[in-house]
Amino acid sequence: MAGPQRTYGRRVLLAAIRKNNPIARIDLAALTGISRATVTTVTAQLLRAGLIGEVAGEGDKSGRGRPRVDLKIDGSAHLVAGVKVANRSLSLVLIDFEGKQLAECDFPILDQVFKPVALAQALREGLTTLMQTVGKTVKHLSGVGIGLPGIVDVQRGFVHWSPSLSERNVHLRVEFEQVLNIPVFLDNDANLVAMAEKQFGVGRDAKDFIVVTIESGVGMGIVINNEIYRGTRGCGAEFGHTKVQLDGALCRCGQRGCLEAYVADYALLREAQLLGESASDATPEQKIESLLQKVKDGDPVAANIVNRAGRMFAMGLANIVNIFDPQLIILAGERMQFDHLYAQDVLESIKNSIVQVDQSPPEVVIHRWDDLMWAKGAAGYALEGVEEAAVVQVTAQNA
Amino acid sequence: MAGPQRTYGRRVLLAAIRKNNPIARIDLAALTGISRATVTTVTAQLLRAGLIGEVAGEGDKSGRGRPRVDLKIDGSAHLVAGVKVANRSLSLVLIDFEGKQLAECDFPILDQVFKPVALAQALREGLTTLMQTVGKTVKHLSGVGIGLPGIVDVQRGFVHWSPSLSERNVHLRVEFEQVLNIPVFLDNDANLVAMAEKQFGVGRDAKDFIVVTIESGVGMGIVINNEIYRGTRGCGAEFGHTKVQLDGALCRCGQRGCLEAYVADYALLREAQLLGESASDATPEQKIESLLQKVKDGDPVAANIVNRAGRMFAMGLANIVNIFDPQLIILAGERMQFDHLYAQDVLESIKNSIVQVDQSPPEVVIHRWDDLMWAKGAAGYALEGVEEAAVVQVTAQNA
DNA sequence: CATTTTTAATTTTAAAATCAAATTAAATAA
DNA sequence: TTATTTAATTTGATTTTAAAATTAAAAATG
Repeated sequence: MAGPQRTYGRRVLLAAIRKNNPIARIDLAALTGISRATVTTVTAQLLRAGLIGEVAGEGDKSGRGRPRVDLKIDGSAHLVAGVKVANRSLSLVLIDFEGKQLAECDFPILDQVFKPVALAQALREGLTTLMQTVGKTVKHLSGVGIGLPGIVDVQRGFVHWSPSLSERNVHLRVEFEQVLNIPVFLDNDANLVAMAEKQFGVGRDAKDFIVVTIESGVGMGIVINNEIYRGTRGCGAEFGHTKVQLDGALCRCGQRGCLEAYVADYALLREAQLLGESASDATPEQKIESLLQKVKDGDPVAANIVNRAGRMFAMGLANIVNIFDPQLIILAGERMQFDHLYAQDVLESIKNSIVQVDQSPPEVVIHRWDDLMWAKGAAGYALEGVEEAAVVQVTAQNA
Repeated sequence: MAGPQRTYGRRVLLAAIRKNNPIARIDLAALTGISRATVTTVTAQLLRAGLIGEVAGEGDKSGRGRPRVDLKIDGSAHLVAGVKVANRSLSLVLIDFEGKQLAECDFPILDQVFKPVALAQALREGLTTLMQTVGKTVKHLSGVGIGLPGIVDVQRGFVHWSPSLSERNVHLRVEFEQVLNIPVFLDNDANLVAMAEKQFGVGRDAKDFIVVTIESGVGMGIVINNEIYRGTRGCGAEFGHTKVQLDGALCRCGQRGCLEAYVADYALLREAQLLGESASDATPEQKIESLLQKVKDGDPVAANIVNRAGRMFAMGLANIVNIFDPQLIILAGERMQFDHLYAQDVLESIKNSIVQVDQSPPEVVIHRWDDLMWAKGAAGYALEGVEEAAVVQVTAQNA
């Protein structure tokens, strides 16, 4: 077996190029501590393999001397797709080896619960359509990342349970790979946003950070040491079900006092009913809107409802800070519906609940994104796997 | 510069021997994926350097064939000391390279707040006494680990602030090394218990786990991927100041609703006052004892006080589980005073507050230890540093 | 008891990875 | 044009690693 040291240089250098894309050889040497000689040798192999390319007359232009030649990831080296399996739709995205988005599409799905083979079939159709938009086929993909809700054993590609599947304990990766004939990378969807932020978003420069997402539930992703932290049972960090009140409000999980039971849409609406907010023909979104409007209009009861949600959210977030002490917290979400939780005074009040030290509190960044972020995260996850396979291949070729 | 790959084999093999102490070469090869040839070469170097030794006729005795020769860490290779700087005392422990405890001692200290140089001086005296018990001197130490309360930048050996120091922002490692003339490894004391559990305790076989300690405050240590997770600001995981109640009980940190404000001794006593528990000549320990006795005697108010503490503790712990999903939680402590928090029904109630999945909840282990555990953790921390230095030295010698 | 078999460890031999130093390449400055 | 500067490559080891062959040490066998 080739130990990790066999691929060490190639792995490190390719990663460094990706991270600092583009970068000259001499800077790579300085950055990684690998000698310039080795950088030349290894980058030559990566060039030959088509994973990277040279950027012509760019570079520092600092003055005299031989000008540095920047190296960059060659996007055309691989195509990678990402899929988010959601309740009512499949969203797909296609990226190149550089991470650039090439295509996207979205399918409504009829069945909410699939047999594994049927889901694989639906995926195959979706991917085919996706690839058609760039005039290619599924065969041209080097990998697909697939995120789905539930409890996923990422290592084994095994799904203990998923609301999207009619069966439990499925070796889903194997099933998918048999139908798709390309490498499949499965993950729990809770980790996709963290992956997207790590690779394409605000988390690119942070080694440790936390992403909190508010959709209908409250989710969390943890990145420690540049890696997604998955916990032991692989069901993702359940920030939404941390308890903020002993024997508190009833949550849809059946327990009491969950953060979600105070900040989710259904939680707000439950209380808003007391305001006579029960026009049953309105959608939940409209009802929330109406509630927030009342706050703006100065309704004290509405304000009370919304304020408590904000304070509970701040408290939950402060707990995360007290436990993790991360350098960065990303509040990510696509809807504007939870703006009240991201309000300045809510964020301010976090500071009053974290342990005070001389140093500044963690940076809190609000990052709004389109609904493709999930799929991009899945693609990014697959990209990591494809890159690893490429490095191993280059090693084998030069041996 | 020697890249990390230079020391890779030696580092991995020495670590594998330590972890599986003792182990035969062929098992090392299987375990690490390094070839048997390399294992022979590297272990020969480690043997020559005196870091490991061969165990004679031990081993598998499985039957025929050349019998395997077990390798084990040679304890006599290095001596390492650990010190815990506490409020009223310095506790010291001496371990060998195998981690075996050779000596211990404990000094009361007069000043609670030291000038850096004075603390170094006190340390020197303590270490001298410690070494005398085994007929050696401080010179024979290969390193000292020192844990002290406060905010420590472990990388730089820099103390932002410590209750034990009269000055802020001290390069304490440098100060200590000047006085002691041996390598010094500084850490925040909150991490010492985690380190002790990882190296000598219940956490030896777990890659990710969490240690909760209850002393007068509530502390936490986090181990992820076999490493202590320190957060960005290095003040340790502040589990005791996670909030369990919005605008709740006043904590000595000045904030409201901290877990500590419900479970610490002062929190219980604050409420116990209502029971006429104000015999001012009793020590806090005695008062707590009296309170717990009342619970046993069936006093409903006392039971109410203690029960709430237990439920709050369970809630805080469940939050940790919901966020981290660790495989193991170690409840560590030396005093019996907090037995009510470790009671079976408290631990049971954790299960009712964590997200239910098919898989079993994390194992919760109660680990009681003597008061030297802190110092042993410090020593273990230094041992890691000493081992690393030894590996680098062996690499240099064989170059 | 000598021989064979089995398993562990080492030696041999070769290949792969890496680096320091020397060299070459490509630009500007004088 | 020549010197200078900086980047990249080539050269010539050194080091790390592993596959295959060999040696070592035991039990099993006849």
